[in-house]
Amino acid sequence: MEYTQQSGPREPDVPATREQVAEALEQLAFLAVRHLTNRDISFTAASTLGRLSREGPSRLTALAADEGVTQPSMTQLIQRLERQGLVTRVDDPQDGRVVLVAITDAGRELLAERRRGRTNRLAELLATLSPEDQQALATAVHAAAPAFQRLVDNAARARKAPGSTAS
Amino acid sequence: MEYTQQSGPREPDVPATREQVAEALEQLAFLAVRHLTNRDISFTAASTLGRLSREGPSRLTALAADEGVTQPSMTQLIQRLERQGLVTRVDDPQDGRVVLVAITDAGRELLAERRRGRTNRLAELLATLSPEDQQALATAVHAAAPAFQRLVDNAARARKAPGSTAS
DNA sequence: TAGATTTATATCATGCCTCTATATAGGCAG
DNA sequence: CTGCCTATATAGAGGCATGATATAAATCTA
Repeated sequence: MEYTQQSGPREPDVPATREQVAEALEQLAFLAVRHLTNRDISFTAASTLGRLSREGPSRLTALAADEGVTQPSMTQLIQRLERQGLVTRVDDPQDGRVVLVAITDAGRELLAERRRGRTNRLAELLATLSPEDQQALATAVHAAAPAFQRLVDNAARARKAPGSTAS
Repeated sequence: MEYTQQSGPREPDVPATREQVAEALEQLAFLAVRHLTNRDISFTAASTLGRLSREGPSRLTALAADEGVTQPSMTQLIQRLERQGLVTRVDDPQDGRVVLVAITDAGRELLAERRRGRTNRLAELLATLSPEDQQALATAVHAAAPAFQRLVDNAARARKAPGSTAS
């Protein structure tokens, strides 16, 4: 497929323009949202549970800030999660105002279950591809993994210190 | 190329396990929702607008089926979109029951704007990577593009004819 | 120490988005 | 005309987010 690179390096193996990368990542994102999403709990709920699982008991406001939602939203979310038995709330003896939120065993089990579900759906999807295509995808993922991991880390970091063109 | 599914291939160049591919897609979904999402309209709303843009005026029930939501949900969504001036509703002269939904110019502009926003944010994100990492991502995207496209197509098709392990 | 301020969380009202159950209305077959 | 099927709308409920505001504990300050 032809494509012009504007004053680009004349190397014949130039792989993809930034727009193509953006396009591919968008499609990938669409696929992920459309076919890999569980309907049981919301994205923020799952992300919060994952954070509590990784980082231990946390304050409501800290969770809200980390998840990028308002404090009232997090209060409501935690109330729902508590009702579902996925988290518990413990008063902080040091500070009477704060409430520490912790994930329960049921919460961890839900996370594991969701993970299994996604992996299974993905496996089904991959199974529809030819072995050559599967191989190509696996190779690409393997090659891109370190760079992609850094991209994700940078994205998380950019969230804490907002930059120039935040929408 | 021979390729055994389980009972692990002993080849030294095995590129990525299915778990690694799943992991990468999960992280990507997270990245996409967290950093590439506009807050203006919902995912279903944007997807519906995109469909109307690509495929022209459609019936409510067809939209609902394609987007995987119930008909009442789509009715409400279209009502909201109409209130925002992003779609119009036209009665079908052939069949007094049906309503044809069409995207407006404002709707198309919103889609374009959202796309610009995502591409810009993604470009900012990519710019945080080293040239080597950018190259690695671009190469991987280029290599995986055809296989990935087929994966996306199969996923869309699988939605219409639900298979065995639907969650 | 008393009063003001800040901090952590909760509550309220509102709107989006989805669901299930049901209603309305047009098309069609007998 | 009667009855059924189809396309859309409405009602009621709950999840999920918001901004505005209330409450209570901690902390600063005069």
